Amino acid sequence: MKNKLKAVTIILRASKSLEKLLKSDISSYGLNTTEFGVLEFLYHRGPQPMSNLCKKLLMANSSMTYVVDNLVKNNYVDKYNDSEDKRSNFVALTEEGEKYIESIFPTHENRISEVFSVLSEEEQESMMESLKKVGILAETIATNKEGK
Amino acid sequence: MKNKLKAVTIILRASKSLEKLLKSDISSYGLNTTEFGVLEFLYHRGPQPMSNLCKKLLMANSSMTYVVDNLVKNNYVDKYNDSEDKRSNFVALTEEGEKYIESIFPTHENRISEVFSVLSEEEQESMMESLKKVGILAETIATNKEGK
DNA sequence: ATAAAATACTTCGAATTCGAAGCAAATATC
DNA sequence: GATATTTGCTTCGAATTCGAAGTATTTTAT
Repeated sequence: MKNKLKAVTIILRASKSLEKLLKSDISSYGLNTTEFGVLEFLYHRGPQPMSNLCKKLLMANSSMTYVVDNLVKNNYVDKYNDSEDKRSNFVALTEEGEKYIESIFPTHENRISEVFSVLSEEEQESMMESLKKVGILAETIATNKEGK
Repeated sequence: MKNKLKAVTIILRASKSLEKLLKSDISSYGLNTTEFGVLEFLYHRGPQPMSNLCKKLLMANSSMTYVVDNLVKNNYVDKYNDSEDKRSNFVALTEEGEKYIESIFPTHENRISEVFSVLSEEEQESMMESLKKVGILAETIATNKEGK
């Protein structure tokens, strides 16, 4: 039992350290993690409606508005109406934004991947499996408990 | 390589879900996670100087001031000068605070431990080991990179 | 066709957390 | 023993994120 609460703190701390690493890497490009997340998602998946960005990047739409509007100001993305559904906005990389994320991403990937060099393939696999299970259960319990 | 960035998101998401669960449980007692963390730490380790709370709970001391001052307002803890070192404040549970955390903790422990029921002992052990390694390396890289 | 409900997004205000700057006390250095 | 540095904490302002409420538009139900 004690063991399990310890496991919780280990997960939280590893995640915190990882976030710190991400932040330190990403801030070296002059972005914050959410901005980077959006750029990367658009880079790999193409233009997206706001609603989908929120869903996939797990952010409240009020937060997404803020983040995307900043990216628009910096000329990394465009935001335009969906002609099909006038309620909906699409977000897409500008040329500048695309060049930028393209120039950044490989370095980023290398730097981050480095932390898994301490694990064998099997260790990594099994860790991912376990974490998925725990994460899903936690999410389920957490959202059911609120009972909205 | 792709695999590794995926591993990152799995860690971050599991941790996010876990935090959500903690929050939802803890808020049912009328506390937030940091307040709970402080009360729990004092409960298990006895009175502590502010500086140690910061260190162990990984919080900036400005944040700790805020959290502890709120707990003082709610009469869960006392804050008093260390007679040995007049710069230092000690924080300790009040009787009320002790009764409170005592009444809460077992339930909390049960609820949270539940999420690990999906893992065998070995799975849990190996997950903890792997996460520790990754976490430590991430922390090291992150803090060296800043090069303070 | 009209009213009601749902969806997409924005705006606003609150919560949480942090870093930077500041003050006071203690310790080290000359 | 005076000065400089370190340590412990507080205050302040900024960043990030969220939920609630509001607007506009579309979809659904009557």
